[in-house]
Amino acid sequence: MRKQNGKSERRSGCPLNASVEMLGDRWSLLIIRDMMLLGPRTYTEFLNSYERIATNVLADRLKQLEAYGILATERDAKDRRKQIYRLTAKGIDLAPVLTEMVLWAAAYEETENAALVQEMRKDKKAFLAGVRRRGAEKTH
Amino acid sequence: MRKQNGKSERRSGCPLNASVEMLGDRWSLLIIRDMMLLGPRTYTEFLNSYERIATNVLADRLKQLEAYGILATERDAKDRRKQIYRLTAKGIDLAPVLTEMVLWAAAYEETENAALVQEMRKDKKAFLAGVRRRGAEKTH
DNA sequence: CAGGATCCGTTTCGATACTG
DNA sequence: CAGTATCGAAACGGATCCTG
Repeated sequence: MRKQNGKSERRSGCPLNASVEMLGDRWSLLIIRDMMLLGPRTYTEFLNSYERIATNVLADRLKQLEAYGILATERDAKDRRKQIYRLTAKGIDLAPVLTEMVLWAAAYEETENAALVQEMRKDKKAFLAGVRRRGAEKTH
Repeated sequence: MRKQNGKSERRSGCPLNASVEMLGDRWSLLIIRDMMLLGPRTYTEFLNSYERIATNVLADRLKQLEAYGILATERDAKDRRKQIYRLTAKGIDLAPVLTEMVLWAAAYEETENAALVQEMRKDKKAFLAGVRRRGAEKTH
């Protein structure tokens, strides 16, 4: 488990000091993005999504995201061996953050999957609805 | 300097793969937040803002953010020893991302500086204008 | 004194081997 | 399949030193 690093910041009047622990992490963001765009995932699907994530790091981040209440786990009803990771309501509410990140990145950094970006830009609410719908999927 | 880690992700159809390098970093986010809320800053001001940032890490992040075009440096006209770090237009355009982060954090994690959060929630455009105004300040 | 660079002990990461 | 254990490499936090 990662260092929990309780009191890191001196500045007290500023928001975000606590949550930056979770949002300021490369892998956590990618995990959240994948669940938003693709719906509930399994451990192995995450593992195959990123070239350079180690199994222990993935396990650590999933555990941490669950502890934060951003995702929840359940067993696949059909295949009891499989475990499904799914965004909670709290996790789904991160969609606007990810949306703004993607729009910024699209404007300045990259143009990958321009169609999706276009959809997000044109109608943020429709995109958010899509995230909610995928979050509610039984399986994928 | 931090590892630049060229090709980290396998998934090609998803946006955000590149920019997560910059946005998925704890200190970068805090540096950007400080400049948005407080205007242009000096190295020493950043250093005093966070209890646990090391001088080499701060220097590294400032260098990296400058390389990304998110901030720019200039010398203080009055005190030539001082160097001022200021958000560029590209950096200012990150305001929506930070705004959504703060609103999410306020809803679920913390309630620090509720007045500011209230302002952001009520009128995002006014808050963005404030960021722009602070960004244009001559000194602070 | 402001803005770092350098060294050093500790923590985290990435890779891989292994296990319930 | 879903992780845990281990280990070398990289990054980090802290202190100190350097330079204008």
